[in-house]
Amino acid sequence: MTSRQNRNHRDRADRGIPEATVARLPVYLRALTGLQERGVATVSSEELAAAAGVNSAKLRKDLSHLGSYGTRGVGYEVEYLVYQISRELGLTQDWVVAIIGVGNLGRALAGYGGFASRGFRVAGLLDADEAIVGQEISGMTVEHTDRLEDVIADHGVSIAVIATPAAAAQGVCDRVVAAGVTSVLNFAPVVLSVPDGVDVRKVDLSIELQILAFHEQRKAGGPDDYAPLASGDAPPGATQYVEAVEA
Amino acid sequence: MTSRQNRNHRDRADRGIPEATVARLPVYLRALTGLQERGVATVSSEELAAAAGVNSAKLRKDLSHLGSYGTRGVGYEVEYLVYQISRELGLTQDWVVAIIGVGNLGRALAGYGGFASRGFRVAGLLDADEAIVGQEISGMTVEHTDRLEDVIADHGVSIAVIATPAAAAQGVCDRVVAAGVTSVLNFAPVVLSVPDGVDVRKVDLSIELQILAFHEQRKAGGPDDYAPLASGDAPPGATQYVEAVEA
DNA sequence: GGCACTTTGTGCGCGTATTCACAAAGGCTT
DNA sequence: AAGCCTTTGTGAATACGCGCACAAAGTGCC
Repeated sequence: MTSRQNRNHRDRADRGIPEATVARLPVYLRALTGLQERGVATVSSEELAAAAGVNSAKLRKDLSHLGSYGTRGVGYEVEYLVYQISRELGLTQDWVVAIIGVGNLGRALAGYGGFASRGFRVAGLLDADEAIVGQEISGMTVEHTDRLEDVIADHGVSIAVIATPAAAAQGVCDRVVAAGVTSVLNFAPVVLSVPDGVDVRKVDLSIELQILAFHEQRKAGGPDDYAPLASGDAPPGATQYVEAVEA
Repeated sequence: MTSRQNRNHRDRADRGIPEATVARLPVYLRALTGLQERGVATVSSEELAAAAGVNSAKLRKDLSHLGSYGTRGVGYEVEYLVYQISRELGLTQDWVVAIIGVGNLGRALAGYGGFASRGFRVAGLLDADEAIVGQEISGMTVEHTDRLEDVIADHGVSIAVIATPAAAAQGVCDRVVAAGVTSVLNFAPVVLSVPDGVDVRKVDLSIELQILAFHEQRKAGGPDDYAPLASGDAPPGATQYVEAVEA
């Protein structure tokens, strides 16, 4: 089985940065650029941690993985830190992105400013729907997915963003991987199966809502409110799933 | 400090389900409904785990938190499991959602089928832009954010989806929280500060791309490629990787 | 130059998550 | 009914992440 949605990237004992830290670096970076725009030159771990919504010890430990870029008694130089984090994340180079699937979501992604501002260049919009192909969106012309391999090769696409319907996602994924892409950002509500060496990150709107609903249910009725599975609780399929008792 | 983006919900030693498990339940649920549609009646932990992209032992342990709903030697009854997970997640009741910010992303969210299909009803679309207010989107008329409190009260909104520009997000968040909403799904690229008891989940497209870029860089150049901060490596001072301004 | 103050970097303990591996449990065949 | 085969549920070991608390290091005042 080749599916590895959640690969641990730190198998090697090299100077690997913990995955949890990597996930927070972009948050720090955003907070730092905000400070930079306001002309702040140095910042303490306490201040930056507050801006990023994390514990200050965690922030310091995270930054320590990049090397020692702070000055005791003073704090961190904002500009320097911005540079170091950008470099670590690979944002000092440009990344070429293709968006496959130009429905509502794909359109929103194509117009999303947060991409371009961080060194991500959208080099292609592709869709299988003839009615959409040829449309001009955010200054780009939508191409047919038949040309997927060409677009990837011609522009040197290294990251594919999949925003197709669920049914088409795995097929598209297989094709982009075959074309050499090793990083995929998946918005389709399916678990993609990819070979080793390919990274998939998933963004799933509906899952986030379901997690919120779980906690909301907890809050609403208290820990014991759990619709106690009364008789009117109509389980699916007529089968009475009553007396769900747990240890 | 009130910011608690990452609250641990299991402070109480009650029958709490681990957060990591909660986050996976929606994935299992999706895989199960897929099986259900294909007429599969029972499924083993091995099969379901493969479909969900996780380890089978983890799946079994996750499900064990809901109680013991499997049959040794056979597996799990799909329909039964769908019901139990749905109930646990609170999907057997309807959740009323309001979307604030009807730009590209808000529009995509309004039209996203994955909401309605899981018991999430979008009861309001709101925007501060007069040019957008009044537009009909996905069968709903966009209202002005001035009416935010009214919409929340009138429809009994319990989950707010914030899809505004970054600068407006905290203000909107404060208002929905003041109006009684305790669950927020945030798409704006800012860290929201909320009082205790309010849950915030964040979806950030640009962060996901940055994480991919980090790993892509690793793969591309090997572990030692790190542009070793050579002389031409633009030390802080000549800032060019700045700009920002998202959403 | 010395001293008091600030802030970083990190050792350590704790709780959580993941995975293995196996005994217990149920079904099916003969 | 007995025995074999499959699959669950979970104890135990390991890995990981978090946050406290403090020593080390640097600044700036006097």
